[in-house]
Amino acid sequence: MTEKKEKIIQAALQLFAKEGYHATSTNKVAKLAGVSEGLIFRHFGNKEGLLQAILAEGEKKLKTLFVDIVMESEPKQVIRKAIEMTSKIDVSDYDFWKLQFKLKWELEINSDKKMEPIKMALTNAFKKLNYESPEMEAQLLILFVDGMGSAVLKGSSLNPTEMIQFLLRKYEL
Amino acid sequence: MTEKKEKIIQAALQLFAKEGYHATSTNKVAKLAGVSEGLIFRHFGNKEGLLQAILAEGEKKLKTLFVDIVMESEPKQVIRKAIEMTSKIDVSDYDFWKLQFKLKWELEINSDKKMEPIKMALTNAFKKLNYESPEMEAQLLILFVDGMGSAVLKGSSLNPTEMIQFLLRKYEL
DNA sequence: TATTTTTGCAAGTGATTACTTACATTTGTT
DNA sequence: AACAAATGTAAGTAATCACTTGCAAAAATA
Repeated sequence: MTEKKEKIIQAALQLFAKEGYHATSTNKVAKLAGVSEGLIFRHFGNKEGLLQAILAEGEKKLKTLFVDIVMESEPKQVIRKAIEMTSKIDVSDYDFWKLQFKLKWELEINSDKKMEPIKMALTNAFKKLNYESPEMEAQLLILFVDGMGSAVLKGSSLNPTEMIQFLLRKYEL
Repeated sequence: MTEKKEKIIQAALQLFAKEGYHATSTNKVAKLAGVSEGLIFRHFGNKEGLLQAILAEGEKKLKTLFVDIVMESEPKQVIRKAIEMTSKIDVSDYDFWKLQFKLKWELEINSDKKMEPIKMALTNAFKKLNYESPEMEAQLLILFVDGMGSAVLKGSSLNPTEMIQFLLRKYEL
């Protein structure tokens, strides 16, 4: 990965996350990255290739965030870690996560599949704790995690730490 | 409101909801509506004016959906109605609601203000029922309702009726 | 060192963008 | 009927879009 290629990815991530994919022109990306526009197409083929490169880079971030939850065997810890997930995302990765949420709506990219391992881990955890409807409990908690992430990244008025504390009490953790 | 003006709004709503605001050209809107492109600008000034017209039309839908909850005096009924809100949205209004969720991310339109009356009603309801943290409870429930709506409109695998039943049991309704 | 491959840029390309202009037709008003 | 205002269209506009081409410099390979 050359220095300029990296610059392009950084600039594109920043702009895609801020303005959206369609609202960001390759011209703008090139200018912010300080390279010629042609270089984008040399490295990534087309605009969508650039997006895919960013998404591929980010898959690692997703996995490091998930592996900690999925590998946990203690059911109460699984639930706790899922609830606290939002507060674990690094501020320097905000652009990446914002892009993820944006693309869910702008390009209708389904995130159900990505969340599947978390849903499984949570379902098992609730099962072990003898909850009546473990699957529903898992789905509801995912709804919460997704909503929290959404709120934080959008700069909503919601206080995430307060909300996390509140939910931990609710689940008696 | 002339017939052709109405046609433009319908076509734009359909396309904005499906492809997004930036990905939809005024040319496409005119073609789907069966009018000349110039008529869009005669009626709405510019592309953003067209969007605002759609949003203004939709404000009524928001209010009719909210008034039923806010006017309710029985606290348990307030909570029940909030939970059931998602199932109350008409299938013919899907495009409108999808556009609302899309714009939250594509144009960073804040929906916090719009939800404020519901939050107030729910906070009061939880207060009357002697919940420990009525405000947090209200915020959490809004997170769920928002997440449910989001899931339904995105065509997620989540089963909304099942989830509603589950939530009603959770809140002992 | 000679040759190939990769990286880079400047200056293009046609297509599409939001929007305008000039002019015709319909509708409402007196 | 006479006039004005509103509604409509066809054919433009400059700017911007994603992307290509031709060529030079740098880096890797031999």
